[in-house]
Amino acid sequence: MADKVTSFDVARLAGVSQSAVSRVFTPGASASAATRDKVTKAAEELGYRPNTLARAMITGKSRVIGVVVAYLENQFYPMALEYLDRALKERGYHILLFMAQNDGNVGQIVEELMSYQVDGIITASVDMSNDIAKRCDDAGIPVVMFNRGQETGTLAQVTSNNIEGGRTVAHFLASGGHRKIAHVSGWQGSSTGLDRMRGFVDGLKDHGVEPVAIEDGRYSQDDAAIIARKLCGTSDRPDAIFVGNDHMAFAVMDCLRFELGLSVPEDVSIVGYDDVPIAAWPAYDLTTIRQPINKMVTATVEILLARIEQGAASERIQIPGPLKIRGSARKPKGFST
Amino acid sequence: MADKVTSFDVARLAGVSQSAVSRVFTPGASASAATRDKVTKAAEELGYRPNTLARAMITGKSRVIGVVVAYLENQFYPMALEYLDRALKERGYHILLFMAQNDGNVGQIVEELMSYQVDGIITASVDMSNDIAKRCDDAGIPVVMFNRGQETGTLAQVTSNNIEGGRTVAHFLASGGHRKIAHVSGWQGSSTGLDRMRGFVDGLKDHGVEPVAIEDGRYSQDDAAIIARKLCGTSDRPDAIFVGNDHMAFAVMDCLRFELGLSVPEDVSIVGYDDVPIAAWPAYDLTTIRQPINKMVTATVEILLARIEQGAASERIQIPGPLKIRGSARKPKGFST
DNA sequence: ATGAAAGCGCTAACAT
DNA sequence: ATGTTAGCGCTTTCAT
Repeated sequence: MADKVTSFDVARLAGVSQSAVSRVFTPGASASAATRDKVTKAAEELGYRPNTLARAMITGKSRVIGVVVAYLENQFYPMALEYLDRALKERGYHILLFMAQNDGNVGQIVEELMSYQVDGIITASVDMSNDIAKRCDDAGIPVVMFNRGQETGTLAQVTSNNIEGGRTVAHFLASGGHRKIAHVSGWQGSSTGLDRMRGFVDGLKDHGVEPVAIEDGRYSQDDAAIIARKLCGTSDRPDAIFVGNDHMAFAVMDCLRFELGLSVPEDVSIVGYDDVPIAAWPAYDLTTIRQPINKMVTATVEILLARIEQGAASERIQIPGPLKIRGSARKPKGFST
Repeated sequence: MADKVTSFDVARLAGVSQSAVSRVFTPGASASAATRDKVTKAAEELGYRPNTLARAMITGKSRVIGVVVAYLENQFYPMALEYLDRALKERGYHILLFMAQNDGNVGQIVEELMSYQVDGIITASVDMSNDIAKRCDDAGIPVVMFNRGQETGTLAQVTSNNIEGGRTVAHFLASGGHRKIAHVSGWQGSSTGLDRMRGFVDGLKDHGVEPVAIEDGRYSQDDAAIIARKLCGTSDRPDAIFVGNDHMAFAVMDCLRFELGLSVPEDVSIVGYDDVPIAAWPAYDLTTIRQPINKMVTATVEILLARIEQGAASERIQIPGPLKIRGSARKPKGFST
């Protein structure tokens, strides 16, 4: 018993034309106070709300943004989603959600994205970001990649400064007197994973230190735990590990503490990347690079809507992420970034 | 550029009528192999995809489900979202996401849900579930409340058996020899919070035990920590605490261990509710009632789509949640539910 | 400022 | 099996 109320019904009741009703409900349109009043009353009485779909068909704007995410178990993603929704809602847009399965059917997602007439797309750290982004971009739908980039190319992207972040961690760890330093990297098929690693290795070099091990944790807790076990299961273990994101860092810490009986940071210092809320929980108290998620989201939305609404060009933005020092890693005396 | 390709363009190129094109892209429609072939080729060539919006306008079905969630920081929600998306996608539906801010503008959300012509709505443990649900239901849009219910009423809802869950915890704790048992409840303005509490108190009564304290944690980590501090800051502390959900339980454990210097479970046993993935992390190793999220989601989608597609009646379902015994609470010898 | 009329891209009778 | 013809509910010229 519902939404069968159309602008015609309202028009009839208000004693005006249907287009008058439309005007009253269209932000920029002109209508006399009298008309406006009659229409508003009639609409109220009938419980009328404009059909967004019909409007979208005509204007060619759905005011819907397709957001593609994967693996919500890593707290970084739900946080991004929450901020994204807030920023988008402020501008009058809504999120149509797409979960990229790991066995990712990129083709299908792209099809669906397009058939729903989304005005734009945000891919959030999805493995196949590049793939999806390129195809949608080719199809003329504005895309921006959130927290993932590509080495070369012109697609819009927003990341933190991963290279600089990795370098900062290196500096911090080396200054703390660590010399046997390992790295459980983020997925080496991703720009983020690669950049953090490169910056880290580079930064270490500045201190004349070479990492004792680098292993690809692929952003998986299971993989990270396995690596931690291997790395620290011998007496020849590293005295510090930089882990490619917080999500893996938690698994690494748990493995060291509860499986290997080691202390963090006394036996091994751990540093992560992201600064998700859990990192601040006392059980982990993780020293980590803070990805300024709020700023990143704001920039993402800004860029995307500029493209959609003003046809602006694709931008590629990097936002610096400061080191958040907590208790999971030995602190250098008088450390400064 | 892009998506300006319509079924007419395809029709022209394929040398058939526009409706022939429509039929080829409509699952149940009839078209000869020849036509189907020509159309498919032409469509391919032009990069045509049907406009879902236009289709939705005619059929009156958008194949979009509005999902209202809040507070993604509690891992239970993102998990629900992930399962929901999977189950819905399987049936050809998509999720339009609505974040309910705490300062919740229920009215606006309802407006938006309706104007987007969603076929149905799922509210996931949102504070104002009842409010939103009732209004949408009144408007004729099928709604099911996920993990939240109402005492009386006919709105569709899916929860775990919270009363039974609370009772199970009581039985477990009492059997473990605990006698000074406290409860940090879920929000007492919610059915889930209330039911778990009631079941718990009831179950304790069976053992002739009365809770030493019951405080409303309102599903907030901050509130829970404050309560834990108050409860366990004295020598007269409880020897066990049942916390209304895992999310709060983590905060309680952290407070006891890192602030108060207590041991869990040696000094105080902790039991939670939900069994989110983090509960299994060694740092917490939380004994908790497992909300069978997968089954709950399946049921939710089932009920909703039955209403949408077959006009079925609203169902109210409760799914039993077993106790998952881990290490955060002393184990009774030979315990059986 | 307002009404009439022409579609947006598609599906669903209705014919053939 | 296929084409023709109405619309779905709305925005947007175009007159008035």
